[in-house]
Amino acid sequence: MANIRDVAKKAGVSVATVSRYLNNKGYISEDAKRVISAAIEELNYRPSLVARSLSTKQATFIGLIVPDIVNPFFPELARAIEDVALTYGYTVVLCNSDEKVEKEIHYLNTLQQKYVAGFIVAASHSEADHYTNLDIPIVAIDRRIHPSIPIVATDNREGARVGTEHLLANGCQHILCLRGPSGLGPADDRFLGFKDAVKGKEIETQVVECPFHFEASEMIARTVLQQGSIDGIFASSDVLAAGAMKAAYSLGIGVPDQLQIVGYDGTMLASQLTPSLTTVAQDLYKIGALAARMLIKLIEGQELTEREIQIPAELLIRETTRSEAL
Amino acid sequence: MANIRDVAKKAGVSVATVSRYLNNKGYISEDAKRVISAAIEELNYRPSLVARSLSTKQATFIGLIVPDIVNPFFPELARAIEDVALTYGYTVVLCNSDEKVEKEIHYLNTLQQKYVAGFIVAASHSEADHYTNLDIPIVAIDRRIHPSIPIVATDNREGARVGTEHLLANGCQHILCLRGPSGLGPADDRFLGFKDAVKGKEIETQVVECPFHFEASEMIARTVLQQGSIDGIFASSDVLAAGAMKAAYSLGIGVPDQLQIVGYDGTMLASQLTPSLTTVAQDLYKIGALAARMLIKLIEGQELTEREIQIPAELLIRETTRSEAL
DNA sequence: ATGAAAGCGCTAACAC
DNA sequence: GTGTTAGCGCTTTCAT
Repeated sequence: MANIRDVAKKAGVSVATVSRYLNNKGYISEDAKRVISAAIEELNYRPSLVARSLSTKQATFIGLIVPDIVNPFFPELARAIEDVALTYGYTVVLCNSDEKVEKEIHYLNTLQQKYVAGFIVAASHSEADHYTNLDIPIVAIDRRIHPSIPIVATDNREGARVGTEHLLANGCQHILCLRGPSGLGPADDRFLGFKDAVKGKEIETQVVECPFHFEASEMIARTVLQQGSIDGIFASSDVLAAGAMKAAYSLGIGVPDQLQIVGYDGTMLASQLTPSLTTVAQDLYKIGALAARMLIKLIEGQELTEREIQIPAELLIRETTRSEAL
Repeated sequence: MANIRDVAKKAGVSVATVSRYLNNKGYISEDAKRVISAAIEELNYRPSLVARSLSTKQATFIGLIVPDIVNPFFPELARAIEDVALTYGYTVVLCNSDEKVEKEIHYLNTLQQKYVAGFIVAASHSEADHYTNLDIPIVAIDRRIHPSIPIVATDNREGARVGTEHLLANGCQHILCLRGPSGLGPADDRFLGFKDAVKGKEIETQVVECPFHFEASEMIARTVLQQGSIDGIFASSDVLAAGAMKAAYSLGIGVPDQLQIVGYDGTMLASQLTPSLTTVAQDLYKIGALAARMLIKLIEGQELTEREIQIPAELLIRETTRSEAL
C-alpha cells in the first residue's frame, strides 16, 4: 500500500502539499492538484485513517451498544444508525451488552482505546455512572441514562395509554397488562400509561411482569389465560405480544374474537405475525436516524438545539384487535 | 489521557520497558513491573490501540457485511460473530450492503483504510472480483463468493430436499415452491433440493420466484393460493413462509389443516409465529461463530484445517405441518 | 503556494 | 534487564 510519501515523490511535491490536497485546506495550485491527483490515481493511494486518527485525534467509528441485536427492536434502530453514519463518513461498531453493566463498561473502555468518536447506547438499568464521565459524546436511545445525556425516545407513557384505550374502546373488560421488567425506564413508563388508561374505569385488570423474551411471555401468558376470563392483553413489546398470541393459540383461544392483543414497538415482527399485530408503533428508523445525527453533531462540536427528542408513538390498528369497534 | 511517556516518567523507567510490560515480551524485572503497574494504575493509563495499530500494522476490527441486518436471518449470525470476536479481543463493524455491489466495494475500501483486520461477508450475487484480490483475510457465510474464499454454510440443497419431503410425507399433492431470487446461491440450491424431492413423484408442483421480503411473499402467495388447490408450500426462507401464512389467513385458508407450510432458516421469527413454523433450521449461531473463529485464525496467520465448513440443516417440525402424518 | 520538520502514541531493533 | 531511537503515515505550524 502506497503512503503519502510515495505520492509526494511521484508527484514531485512535498508531503505537506499532498496533505493539503487531501484535506482541501490551505492554498494549492491547480498544477499541483493535477499532478497529485494523477499520482494518487496511479499508485491507487488511499490515506491511512489510522495515521490520520493518531495525528488529529479524530475518529470515525461510532459505538452502538444494545442489549441484544437479536431482539427485533434493535436491528431496525441499528440499520437507521448505520445509514446516517454512512452518509457522514462514520462506521458503526456493534456491541451486545446483554444488559450487563460489566459488558457495557468493557465496551466503553476498549472502544475508547480504539478511538471511537462517540457512543449511541440503549442502556440497561440506569444506575450508570460509567456513562456520565466519559470524555467523548454519547446519546441515549429508548432508555434514559442520565439527565446530562441527550436522548431520543418516544413518549412511552402516552403510547401505552393510547394502546390500552384502544382495548377499552373495543370493549375489553378483563385486561392483562404484560409489563416489562420493573426498573427499566420504558417498561415502567408504559405501565404508567396503562394505569392512566384504566384508572377509574369499571374494568378488571391484572398485571404481570415479564422479561422481554418470547418464551417467558408465552409461559406467563398461558398461565394467566388458563385461569380466567382475560379478554384483552396490553403487552409491553411486540415480542411479548407474540408470546401471548402463541399462548392463546395453544389454548384454543381465538384472536381477536375472544382475546384482543395490542403490542408495543411496531417492529417488523408485528406486521409479520398472523394475524398481524395491532401495536403502538415507535418510529424506530427515525429514532435511530435522529440519534445518529445528534451524535455526529456532538462529535463535530456543533450545538444541539434539543437535547431530548420525543418521537410520537402511533397506534397501528391491525388484526389482533377488532376494528368493528371503531 | 495519559500516554506511555507519562507512565514511563512516573515509573522512572523508559518507554521501552513500559512497552515490554504492556506486551509481556522481553525481560523485565519484578521491580519494574511493580512500579509500572502502579504508575498505570495511578494515571489510569490505557494504551492507544490506534498508535499501536499504526506501529504494528495490526488491527482489531472485523468488518461484517450483510445485506440488511433487519432481515431476521442476520442478527443471529451477527450476534454469534460478535460473541466470538469479543472473546478474542476483536470488535465488529456492521455494514449493510443492501445487496449492492457498490456498497460492498465502498465498505471494503473505507474499512481497509481504517485498518480492519478482516471481513466476514454474506455477499450479494457472486460476480465478485472485488473480494478476491483483497490483501486481508475474508470468509464467506451463507453464500459462496469464490472458490478461493473460505466459507461456512449449510447444505441448502439437502436441507430443502428434507423439508420438501416432509410435505410429501404429510400427504401434500399440490405443492407451491416459493423460491428465492434466482442467481442467489442458497436460493438456487434450495430450489434444486426441492426438485430432487419431487422428481418422479406423482404430485403437482408450482414454482414462483420471490425476493426475500415479507410483503412480496404475501402478495405472491395470495395470488397463487387464490387460484387453486395448493395444499403445501415450501418456502425458501422463514420470512417468505411468514408472508405465505399471512396470505393464507387472509384468504381463510387454515394452516396446517388445509395448507401446510415449511420455511427455511430457523430464525427466531419461525418460532415466534403462530402457529409456529415448521422450518429447515440452520444453526445460525454456529455458522456465525465458526466463521468468526475461522477469520480470526486467518488474521492471526494460522492454517485452516478446513476451508469449507458445512453445517447440517435440521428439520424442525412445529405447527404449520401436520404431525399426525409421522 | 510550497516545503521542512516536529509530533501524534506506540513498537522494536539495537546498544549497553 | 533496560534505555535510545528510529520509524509507522499522517497533519500542521512555521518558514520561505
